[in-house]
Amino acid sequence: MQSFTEENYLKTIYNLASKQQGEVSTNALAEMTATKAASVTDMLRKLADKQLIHYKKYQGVRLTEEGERLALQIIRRHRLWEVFLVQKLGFGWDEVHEMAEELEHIRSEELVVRLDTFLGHPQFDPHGDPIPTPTGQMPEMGYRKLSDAVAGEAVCLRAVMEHSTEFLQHLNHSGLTLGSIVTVSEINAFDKSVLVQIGNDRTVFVSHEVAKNLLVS
Amino acid sequence: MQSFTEENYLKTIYNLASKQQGEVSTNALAEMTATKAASVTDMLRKLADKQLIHYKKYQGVRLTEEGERLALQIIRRHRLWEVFLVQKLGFGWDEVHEMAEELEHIRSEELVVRLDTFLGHPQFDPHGDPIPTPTGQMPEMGYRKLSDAVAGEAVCLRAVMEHSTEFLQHLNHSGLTLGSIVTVSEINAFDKSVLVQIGNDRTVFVSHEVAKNLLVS
DNA sequence: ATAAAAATTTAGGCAAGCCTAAATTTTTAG
DNA sequence: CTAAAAATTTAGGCTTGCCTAAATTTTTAT
Repeated sequence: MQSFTEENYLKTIYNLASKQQGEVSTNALAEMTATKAASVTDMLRKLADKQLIHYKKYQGVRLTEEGERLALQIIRRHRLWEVFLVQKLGFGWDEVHEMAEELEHIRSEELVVRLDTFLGHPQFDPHGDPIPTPTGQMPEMGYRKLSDAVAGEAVCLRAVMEHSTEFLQHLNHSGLTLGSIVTVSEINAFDKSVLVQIGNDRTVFVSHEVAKNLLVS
Repeated sequence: MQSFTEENYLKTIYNLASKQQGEVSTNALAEMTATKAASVTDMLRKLADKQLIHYKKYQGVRLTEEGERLALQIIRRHRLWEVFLVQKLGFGWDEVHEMAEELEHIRSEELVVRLDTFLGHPQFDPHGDPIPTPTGQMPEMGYRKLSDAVAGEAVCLRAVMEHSTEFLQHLNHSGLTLGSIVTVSEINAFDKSVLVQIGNDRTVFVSHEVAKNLLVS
């Protein structure tokens, strides 16, 4: 059985690894867990002892098969709770991250099974992220970033890669919601910002920084 | 802000105090929290420093007004989650205690408000215990113990004072459910066990140990 | 009333997770 | 290629909440 803290490290390693090539660095983990690098090193030694990560000093870290299984279990719980908070309790998608961070650690296999059934076996969380299967498979969606679309393309907004309240409220404000069809009408050659038309309605400005965090298909 | 552990002590002090006269003892707390008396003493000093309890060495402990307010907040959360687990997820009343022990510590005022609304503002948890109001009042029910009923009396089963899986499964087995009307047909003078008829159906044997933990009106 | 028993507290320690400062290794820039 | 910069690890410490053993206080039984 892992501690609350160990679970958070596993989840964070998975999330960082899925956004990059190769091993996850100590510093990246320190930033994500809001701790210092020295603390991360302590924990990595511990997780390596438990065979949950592959770790060589100074060389970064990668989950073992068992570590990945556990990480996906935690991510599954996190995403199911987010669906609950939004669909059943009526929270906004910008309000649920912190609560789900706590709920994901509730220790009961049966609870997850029943919650999943209660929610109707959802495939995606409110941010468009796929929910890992009970057996620990992460569905591969093959989305692209909006920032990689070319002028004239019409794409469907599928997911967001950033879950902060500020970012999501900014999207609310722009009228960008998951499932909308947006057409890229213009790409600024200098700052790579884009103008997109939402459906047949208004056209909004999207900075490159934001477009990089929007997944489309 | 209190730690997970501090919250558990406050809740436990409240629960013990409500079942007895006067101050709560160190030993009683040690038993309930599954720790040793020395550990309890440490925590009592800490809670006293925070003005959450009245504490004089060797003299037991009692919640301050603020301590009671916090305790009732935690108990409210615990009982609302129990309702959720039973009514929405379909767990048995004998399965939910452990999970609610964890869920009660989720830190979000808004979550409690929305959960309460989602559940339809329930008055009682699955064990028949009243749910404290949002403002921190514990409804006074004035129930008696079944063990205090006299022969011939017909009473309604309202609540259980023991939440262990074993106890509740024993009740399931006996067919004793909350809301049933039971008639005391016989009281054994030697061991104080009682025979009760459930509605107009079967008559079951109830030991004094069990009858002491059943609240009726 | 007092000695034994029970309850409680104090003293000193341990593990988990965090920290800072210093040492080490790796990476980068010139 | 090498020196400086950056990243990482080690060393030593802190806090929380727990423990055991010993000391103290309260309660109980004679």
